[in-house]
Amino acid sequence: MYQKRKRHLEARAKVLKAMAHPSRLFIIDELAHGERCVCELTEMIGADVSTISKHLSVLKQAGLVIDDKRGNQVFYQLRVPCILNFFGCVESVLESQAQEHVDLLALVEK
Amino acid sequence: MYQKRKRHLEARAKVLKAMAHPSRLFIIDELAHGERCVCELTEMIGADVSTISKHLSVLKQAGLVIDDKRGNQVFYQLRVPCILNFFGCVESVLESQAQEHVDLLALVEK
DNA sequence: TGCCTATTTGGCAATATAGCCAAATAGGCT
DNA sequence: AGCCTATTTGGCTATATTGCCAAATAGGCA
Repeated sequence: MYQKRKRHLEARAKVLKAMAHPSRLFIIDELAHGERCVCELTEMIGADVSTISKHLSVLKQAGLVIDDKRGNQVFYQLRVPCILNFFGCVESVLESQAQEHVDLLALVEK
Repeated sequence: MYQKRKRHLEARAKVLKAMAHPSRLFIIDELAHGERCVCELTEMIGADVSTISKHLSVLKQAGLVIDDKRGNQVFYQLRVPCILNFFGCVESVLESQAQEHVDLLALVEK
């Protein structure tokens, strides 16, 4: 039942895991507007370059971005724009949670 | 730039992280077909009940499922069906990766 | 009450992830 | 060649995640 699909589910999980980090989500969002080089992303996020480079490597391994070396810098771009559609759904999760939180608070205050 | 959105991106990341595990993806897929109790999911996945219970707790914390206790068992159901739409996109990532892999192999064989 | 089943929680060991620094690699320029 | 910038890689520590077992909790039923 599960064992049969395990391999496939692991592959799916890898893609999701690659997205499941605030810096990497930022990068995805940023790349949605166009390609960016490592130095630009590093500047925007404000972490060590090596950290950003590793995040980009995770995204690349997962098949979410592709890189293009030009001169001495490397530009990354989104390979699968459809992942952006997903964020709307994630937002609705967050919103309904927020709403529930408000409801709970209201309940407590009565 | 990033700091301003960090909180929000962390919230998004939490939802994605909750999905990013093969067993939890299986559960989501299964719940797409209707509610299931912990014992059913445990049976299907073949891990310890406590492990499944913790997976369900992760999904619940993330706002992805809701639980409903009836008698001495607890039924879980999907709270946000839109996440299912996302899998099509994840599949396309996997497929294009597979295709690239084939291309690379072909290249090596020449 | 006592027992059985279903589920959750605590705790532990193994493994994975994140982020930094330092060092290696690569391209451009003088 | 020598130097500078951009990027990646190795290595380390801190932290988080996973999965099991054992124990706690809760409901149903004799």
